[in-house]
Amino acid sequence: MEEQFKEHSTLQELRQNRIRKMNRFRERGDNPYKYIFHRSATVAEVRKQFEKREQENAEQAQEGIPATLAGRITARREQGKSTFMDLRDESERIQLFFGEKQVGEDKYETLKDFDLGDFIGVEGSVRRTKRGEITLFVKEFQILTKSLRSLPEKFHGLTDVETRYRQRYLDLVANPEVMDTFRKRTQIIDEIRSYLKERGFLEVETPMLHPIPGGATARPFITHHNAYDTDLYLRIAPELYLKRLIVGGFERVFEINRCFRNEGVDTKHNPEFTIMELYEAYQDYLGLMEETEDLFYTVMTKIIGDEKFIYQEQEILLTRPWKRILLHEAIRQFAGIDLEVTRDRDEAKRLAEKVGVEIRPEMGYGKIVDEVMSTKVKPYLVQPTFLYDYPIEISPLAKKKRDNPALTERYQLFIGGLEVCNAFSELNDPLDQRERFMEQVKLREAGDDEAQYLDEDFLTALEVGMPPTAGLGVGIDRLVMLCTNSLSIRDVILFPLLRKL
RNA sequence: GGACGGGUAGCUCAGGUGGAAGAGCAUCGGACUUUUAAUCCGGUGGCCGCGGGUUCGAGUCCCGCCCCGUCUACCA
Repeated sequence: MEEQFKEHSTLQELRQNRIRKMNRFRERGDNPYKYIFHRSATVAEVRKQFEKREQENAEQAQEGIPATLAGRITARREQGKSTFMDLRDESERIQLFFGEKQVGEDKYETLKDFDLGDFIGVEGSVRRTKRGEITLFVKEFQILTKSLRSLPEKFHGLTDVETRYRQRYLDLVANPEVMDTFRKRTQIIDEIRSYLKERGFLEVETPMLHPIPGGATARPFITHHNAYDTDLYLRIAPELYLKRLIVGGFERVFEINRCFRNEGVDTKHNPEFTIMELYEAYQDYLGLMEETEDLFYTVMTKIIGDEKFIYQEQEILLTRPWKRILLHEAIRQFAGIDLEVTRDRDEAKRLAEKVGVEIRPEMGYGKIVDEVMSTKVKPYLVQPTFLYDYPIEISPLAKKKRDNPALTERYQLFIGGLEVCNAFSELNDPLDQRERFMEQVKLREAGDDEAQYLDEDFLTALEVGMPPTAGLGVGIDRLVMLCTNSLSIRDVILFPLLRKL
C-alpha cells in the first residue's frame, strides 16, 4: 500500500479523495454501491417525450414532465447554491439542475461527494432552462455507484491508442462515437443473419476445436485437451465441417463466428477474427456471385443508408451491377504482364520481377500469381469488383473450371482495396480432392507450414457424396471497417489482441 | 523480422543548440442560484517507458531493452 502510494502519488491522491467521499456516504448510512434502481425511462425517451409535449403545447410543457433517470456524471458546473451536471446513459446525455432550495440544504451539501464518473439516480421534472436546454430539475437524487478513478479529459477525450485498445471501457466512456461503431458492427451481423434466414439458410455451430485444422492455408493455434491427452487446434476456418453438413443433407447452411490464425498482426489482420461462411447446394460460383452481390448490396446500403459512401477519402459507389474481371485479365490490365500464358514457376517469376514484384524462392506459380494480384491489382480495386477464375495451385478446395483444369471456379470480392470475400464452386470429387490434399502434403513436407493437412474423414464424407455446392466466406471485420470508415481492424474489434504487458 | 515515428502529471500536450520540469483540463480549498470546454482567486500533484553510459550537470547526447502506431515483410 505504502509503496503503491509512492509509485503513483497523483493517482493515489485522486483515488484517496474518492474513497474518502465514498466513506462519507457510508457514514450517512447510504450504500455507495446500490443493488437496483428503477428509472422511468432512458434519457433519449424522456427527451423525445418532452419534445413531443412541447410541440403539442409549449406552455404546458414548461410546467415540466416527471422523470426518473440513471446514468453516469460526465460534467459538472458548480455555481454556489446551484449546480449543473451532465448525465449520460447509453442512449444520450441530458443536463441536470440541482438547486439548494429545491433539494434541501443538507442534501445539497452531499453533492460535494459526487464526482465525474459516478453513477447517479435522479428524480425530478424535465423542462427547458432559460438558455433553452432540456434539463432535468432534480428533486431527489442518490448515489448508485461510486467511481474511484478519474475519467479521461472531457474535451479531448482519450486519444492514446494503446489505452483505447487495452482499456476499451475507458475508450467507450470517453469517446461515445466508439459505441456507434460497435453498434453498427452488431447491426451488420444482424442484417446478414436475417438476410440469410429469410432465404432458407440454417444457422449452425460447428467445432472451434479441431483435431485437424483445415479449410484454409494458415498456421493454427495449438492447444491441449487433458482428458483425452491430445493436441487440438483452434479452427482456422469452419469450411470442412460445413461441407460435411451438406453431405449429411442440409442444403443451405451458414455460420457466423470466430476463426483463429496464428499469424502476424496489422491493420487488416487480428489473430482472432469473425467469419461468415455459407454453403448452398445445387449452386455454382456464378450463381453465388450474383447472390453475393445482392447480399453485400442489401446489407451495406441498409447500414450506410445510401448507395455511395466514403472509405479512406475514396468515394465508393455500390450501384449494381458490380465489375467482374477474370483474375488473369486484371493482372494483364493492372500489372501489364500475362501470367496466363505460362504455368512455369521460373517464367512467372521472371515476369513478376520485371514489374517490380519481389518473389521469394519458396513461392510456386500460384503464389506468384497471388502476389502480383495483391501488390499490383488489389490496391486499385476501390469500387466493388469481383476477380474470378483463380489458379488451381492456390485453391485446393475449389472445383476445377469446367473447361480449363489450370483454373478453379473461384472468386473474391474487393471493395476499397480490401478483400472482403472468397468463394467457389466446392470441390466435391473425392478423388480429385485427395490429389489436391496430397499436393498440400508435399508442400508441407517441403517446409511450408501453412500448407493444408490431409483430412481423411473429410474425404470419406465426400465419398459418401456432396451434391454440387457453392460456398462463400466473408470477413466480417473488414466489412465493418468499410461501413465505419475504419483504417484498422482494431477499431472494429472490441478487445483486439495486444502484447501482454 | 526491417524502416520510420512515439512513450513527460489521472487525461490532452509543450519542453531550440545539455544548465532549477511546464500549460490546459481533472483534483483540493475559497467566491458565485441559469451554467453548458462556466468564470474568478489560491494550492496539491512528476522513477520525464526501463537499464546502462558520456558529462561538473541528461527529459534533452550515446548504447541496449520494453510497449504502442504507421509502412513493409509474413499472412487470405
